[in-house]
This record gives sequence, structure tokens and C-alpha cells, in this order.
Amino acid sequence: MSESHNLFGLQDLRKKLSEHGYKMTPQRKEILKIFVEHPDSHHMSAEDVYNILRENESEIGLATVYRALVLLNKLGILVQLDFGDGCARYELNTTDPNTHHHHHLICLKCKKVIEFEEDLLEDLEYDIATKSGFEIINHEVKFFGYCKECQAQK
Amino acid sequence: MSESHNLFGLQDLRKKLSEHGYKMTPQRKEILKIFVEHPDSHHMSAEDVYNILRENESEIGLATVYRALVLLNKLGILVQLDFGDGCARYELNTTDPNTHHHHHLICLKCKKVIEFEEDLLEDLEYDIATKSGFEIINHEVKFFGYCKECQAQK
DNA sequence: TTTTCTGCAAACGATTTGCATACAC
DNA sequence: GTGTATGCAAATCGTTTGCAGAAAA
Repeated sequence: MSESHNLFGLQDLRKKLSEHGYKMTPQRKEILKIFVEHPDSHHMSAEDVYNILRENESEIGLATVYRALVLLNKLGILVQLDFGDGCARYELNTTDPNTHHHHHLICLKCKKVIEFEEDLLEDLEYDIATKSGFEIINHEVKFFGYCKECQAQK
Repeated sequence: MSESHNLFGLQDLRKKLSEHGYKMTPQRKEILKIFVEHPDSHHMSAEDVYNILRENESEIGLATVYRALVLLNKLGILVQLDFGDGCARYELNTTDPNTHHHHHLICLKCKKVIEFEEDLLEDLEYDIATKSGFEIINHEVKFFGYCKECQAQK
């Protein structure tokens, strides 16, 4: 199935857009395409996306990129990330609604961001819910430290 | 002992400053005092601190506040926090170096920030260290959801 | 044809910085 | 005295917004 090999294809985009009263435009299409076609270069900022567009001879304006990222995030197609480097970053939302997403290991030296797929926070969340009555929808975990490479040169 | 009742007194400030080649100034003293004297109003932004200063008839400039906060953070006297509300926030560093700090529960509706004192991440950190070779220095955990009060009105 | 979208440039808010003066050491 | 700190205003950076024209539906 095409759906399983490409979770957020353009048909999905069109559907999600019209469901919420938005229109399908070549700009939105192209911006989403960048995320789909760059699965390796995660964590792209608006500026990153804009630069790739300009490399591709695309005439999409920066404001349009910002607006598209906010929208795709609202539609659940992209997830917004914050690594404390002063700009919002995004990645394709590949998690199904029932699972939480991966954690990030941020190297204090080389600023590299490593993904870590594991979620051991269920116990902690249950604990919080019972103790404080807080209903947890999502969580964000960042670990700061030194990656293998930087440990050597420390 | 005065030290136990006031972890970061002015003597500590003076010492930490001179240790690193900085000077003790009335401005830095006064800014730290605000954090010490407002233990309840945590998570203050530069603007918050500046407003309190102006209430106190203090003539300290906003740029000085920013510079002091950055410095006090660097000296380990303050801890910088980020709740995704577009500005850096700070609180007194009351944790000893061997323990991690508390977590934050951020209400998606009223934006309230609740502190949660518990640290069950040791297992997870150990897991990450062994699996990825990443040396963890610190972590930051944020839980997003709905506080008791907002759950009712949802 | 109606409404939303785009691109540009201007506005924005948080933070930083250059510079002359003032102050801590 | 020497070097750092301050205060102000201007600069910066990421992001948002107003508006007139362009393009989906």
C-alpha cells in the first residue's frame, strides 16, 4: 500500500487540509515534500527549509514557510521541537497517537542531537497523575551531556 | 547556620564572582536578592525581574538585568528554564550537584507551571548510557497536559 | 466568485551589543 | 589607576503580520 510506505503522502495532506477548511497549494505541497524527501536531515528550522527551497530554485517566501510549518504542525503532520538553540525545529510526525515520541540527547560540546527510542516514562506519568491530579497529554524529555566522540576530547 | 538557611547569600555571591574574575556590584546584589526574597514566585523572566526592580524604585537597566541573569546562570547560582513561552526564565539553583532537579507540569489551557518533585529517571539514564555511550550530565523533563482546575472546564 | 493564500516589507518581542561614562578592585 | 560594569540606544535575530494581488474551491 502506498499509505504504509509514505505515511504523509500528498493525498493525506489534501485530505487533512480540506477537513479543516484549508486549501491545497503548490507551496504547502513543496514544503511537505522537503520533509518527506529528507528523512535523514531531521530537525529542520524554517531557515533550513527555506534554504533547501532556494537551492531547488523555488520562489517560496520565508513568511510562507513559517506559515506552512505552523499549519502542518497544527494538522499533526509535523511535530515542533525545541533544542534551545533559538529557533523552532520540525520533523515529520511518524508516531501513532497512542505512543509517545523518542527522546533527544543533546551534546553540550558539538551540539549534535541524537535520537533515542525508548519510553520508560509510563510509570512516572502514572505517578504524577495519581499524586497531583494532572492529566498528562504529552511529554518532552531532553538529556544533556557528551556524545561518545566528544567524551574523548574532553 | 546562616549557610543552611540561605544557600546563596551575598557572601557566596561575592566569592563566586571573584573566583571567576568578576566584580561585586550593587546591581548584581540587588538582582540576586529578588530571587532570594521571592522564593514563591519562581520562574522569573528578565522582564519580571526588571518590573520588580522598578517597583522597588531601582534604576537598574534592562540590559544589566539580562547580563546579570546570564552571569548568575553561568556561575551556577541561577538555573535557566524554558517553558516555550518565548522567554528565558530563571530560578535559584537549590539542587546540590549530585541530584537532578524537579520536573515541570505545564498546563496547556491556563499555562500554569506546576513543580513535581520526583526523579525516576535514573534507570532511563543508565539505559541510555549503556546503549548509546552518551554521558548524561543533566536532563530536562516537561509534561504537557491539563491541571485539575482546567480538567473540569474542558 | 468568494475565500483563502502568497510575497513582500514592515512590525514585533526578546535578547545582545557598542560605546561613553561610572565604579569596583 | 586599571579594567570591568553600567545604562542607554541602536542593532540583531527569529518570527509574525498587514496588505494588495494571485490563486484555490
